Amino acid sequence: MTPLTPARPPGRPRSGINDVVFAATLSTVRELGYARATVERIAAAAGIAKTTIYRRWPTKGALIVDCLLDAFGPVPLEGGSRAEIVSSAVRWTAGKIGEPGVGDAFAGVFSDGVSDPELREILSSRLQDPYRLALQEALGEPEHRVLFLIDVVVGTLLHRMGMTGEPMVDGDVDALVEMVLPLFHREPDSP
Amino acid sequence: MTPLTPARPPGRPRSGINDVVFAATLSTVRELGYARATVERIAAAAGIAKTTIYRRWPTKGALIVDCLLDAFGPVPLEGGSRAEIVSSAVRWTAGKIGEPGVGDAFAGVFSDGVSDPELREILSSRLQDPYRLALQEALGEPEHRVLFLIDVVVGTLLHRMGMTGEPMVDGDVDALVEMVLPLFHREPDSP
DNA sequence: TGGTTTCGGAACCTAAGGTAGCGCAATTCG
DNA sequence: CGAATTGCGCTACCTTAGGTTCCGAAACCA
Repeated sequence: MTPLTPARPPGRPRSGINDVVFAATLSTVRELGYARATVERIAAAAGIAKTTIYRRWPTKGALIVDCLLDAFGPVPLEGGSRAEIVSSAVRWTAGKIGEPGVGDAFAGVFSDGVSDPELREILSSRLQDPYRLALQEALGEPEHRVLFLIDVVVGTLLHRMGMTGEPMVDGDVDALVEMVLPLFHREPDSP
Repeated sequence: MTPLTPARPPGRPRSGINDVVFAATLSTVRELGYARATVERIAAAAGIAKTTIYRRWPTKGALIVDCLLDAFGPVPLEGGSRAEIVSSAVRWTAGKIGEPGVGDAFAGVFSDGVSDPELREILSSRLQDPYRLALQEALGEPEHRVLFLIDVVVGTLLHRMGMTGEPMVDGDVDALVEMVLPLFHREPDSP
């Protein structure tokens, strides 16, 4: 029998530094901004060597995406009605992007992806697709309508963050929720 | 009398290469993407020296912003009703961002601004403010509501462009127009 | 003890934004 | 015409940052 999880691969095991690196990444981005948060500075803040980071993540973009995945976690979709699901998802997104360092890191890695197709693929498949699929499932909506919702919500929040350097205030998040709710007022599967 | 426009300052006059540089910028961005459209390559495509570009624009970001201002031109606001004004402005924005090279350059310079406060100031004051003021005037709306509209429209279009590499298709632009129109259905000055 | 993998560290490569200085060209002013 | 002034092309250079290479040492397994 070949065990599904071999007890442990040979060689020195990896030390549990992912959490330390993620924390160091966010705090460095928060203090210095995305561009000045170099891999070398992040490694120094985490107390490890730069080569150790490149042994685990192929590029800076991949590191940021994993850091964002860790910071976001799963989207809460416990609302009863579709309106409640959309509303809570939008507010959750705004809250996460408003957390210190998260919005900067998100906007920065998104920016890098503009002219880097490989990073764009990582962003799309690892970061956007899981949330898109969860929303499609919860709302019973086709892919292109959920993609449109994500474009509107994330695009608006990142544009505000990018132009002002500050997250969107609660009053405008309320307006954003009210604006997107009519997109999903019609029940898609009702007889 | 001191003439308002002195005939000509002493010294060798600047050659009229701005248009050539703008064209070279857009075509280089279109062919290579934003990050690989280096100032050196843009200068080569324009047939001039890199130092000549830096003699006229202090940074690459300032060059891109001027190039975008040239590409966009004034926003058409001839619509009769507020709904027509908003609708035409949104479609005009989507069309411009969809032009070859323009969307890439816009998304790229916006991305750079995320971690560059000076560039963000240039973007805000030179690119966003003129259009914001024209819209405030045409719609009779306060600053924060027009800023919200710009965040939604530009943010959504850039997010689509950044995630897919392609401009938004007409059907989704229609949905974007329908989504933002209710924001301005109430007349602000009616008795 | 030997095999295997990881870590830290230093040196290095490349690309790109941006600068400095020189010689020359074009134009205005006296 | 000549002098001063300004723009252009060119070369070389500086700095930062992403990413790689290589080596010795550490940690784990058999």
